[in-house]
Amino acid sequence: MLDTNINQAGPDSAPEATERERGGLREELLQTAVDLFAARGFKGTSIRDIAKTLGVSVSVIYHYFGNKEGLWSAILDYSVKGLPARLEAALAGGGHALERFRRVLRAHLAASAHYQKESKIFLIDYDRMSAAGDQASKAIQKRVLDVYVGILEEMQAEGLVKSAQTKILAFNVLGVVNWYLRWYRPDGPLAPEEVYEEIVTFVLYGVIGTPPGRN
Amino acid sequence: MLDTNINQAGPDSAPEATERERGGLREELLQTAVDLFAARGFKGTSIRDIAKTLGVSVSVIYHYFGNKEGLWSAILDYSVKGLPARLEAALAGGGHALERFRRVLRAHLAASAHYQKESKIFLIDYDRMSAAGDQASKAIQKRVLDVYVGILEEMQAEGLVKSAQTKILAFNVLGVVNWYLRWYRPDGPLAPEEVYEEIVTFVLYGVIGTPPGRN
DNA sequence: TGCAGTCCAGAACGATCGTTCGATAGATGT
DNA sequence: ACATCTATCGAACGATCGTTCTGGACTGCA
Repeated sequence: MLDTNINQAGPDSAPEATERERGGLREELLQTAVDLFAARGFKGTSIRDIAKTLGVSVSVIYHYFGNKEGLWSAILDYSVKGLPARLEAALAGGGHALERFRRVLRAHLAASAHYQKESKIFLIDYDRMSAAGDQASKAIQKRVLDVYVGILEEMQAEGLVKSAQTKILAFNVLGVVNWYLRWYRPDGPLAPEEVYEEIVTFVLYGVIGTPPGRN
Repeated sequence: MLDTNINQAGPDSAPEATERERGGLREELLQTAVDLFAARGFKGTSIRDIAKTLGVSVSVIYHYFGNKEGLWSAILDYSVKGLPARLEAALAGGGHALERFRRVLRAHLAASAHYQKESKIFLIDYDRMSAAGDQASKAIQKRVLDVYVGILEEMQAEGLVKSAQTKILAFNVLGVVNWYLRWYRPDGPLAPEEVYEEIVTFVLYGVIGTPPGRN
């Protein structure tokens, strides 16, 4: 057997095309892992499942990511790890409190839609990782919560929010957003913007408790 | 070795106390499994973990539940499988639409608090079970959703709800309730009733979009 | 030409998984 | 007294898990 490493397809395929050149095996691994983790969970997905889906050896995963947790970490790196900064940026811009709250919420919804599977993975498995609980994952959750608690306290100081339990309000907002990425299907009947508007309205009325002004 | 099956504690323990008599091993297994499943997930918990926690052999799990999925099923049997009927009962009572909606929501919150870990297990793993997706679990989710969609459509017909997207509203409600059982800690500073009131208010304002009448 | 570095396959390792099986101690019924 | 049933143990099975290792093909640089 001389050609163990030659692409097995034969004459009709491009003569040289090791996975890497034809699009980056690393990215293919990430995408496949996201799909499988989202469908079966971290523990429910073996690295052999991922490798077999792409028709490659399991070694490539260790080559690119070190181990299985490294793969998980790499997924979070490009997706949810940027969420807190994104929300904090939306918060920092100008405008009155209500306007900024709305902007944060929209940014959150947009990020959840864009990294839907990644966020789902994160939310489902984040408190089951690395035995003692992944520290970084907990920090992400906390920073997101703090953004909401902060803006809600501002709104409360301005009399826009009547409830004193801003933390519970923040949890409720998180519940709506995090549930959204579990039920939303991009091929549904409504345009993404319509869904956003519906959710933003629900949350705004929920926290404010009275119809917001025309803007 | 003559005494392999005698309780190993010796003279200071009650002379006969096979686990079953001293409280029902079956119930102890269920409780232990709930704790571990909630903490590490279904796939992340081995039957040896469960057996070892109680200091018994793995065979007892097969004796009482047939296999690992039977254990999962038994947990759902006494907890979340009764949820749809409970909500439908709350819905069926008298009163106007808003009153019934509030009653359903309260029943849902109470059930989620009472079977907190069981509900958490159900929500996290329900779409990863038995390869093709557990049919019964999906049916539970659907019946709960239908209760909310139904009452919301009633409220919409009465002009209480302005949005036409009752399904999205229902999802939002489910998001709040299902997130509640992830963050709520019974030993927190607030009494359960205060938390309920806070959440009910948030949801009501969210779906109605205007301050509800005094009752 | 040689040599180091990168990329990948395939076999193998020990651990752990869900599950099965025979044995046994005690309770129950005849 | 004997047979049956229930509850439990401990050992074992094959499968699968995450991970490691060896080696080969290729690239880039001296």
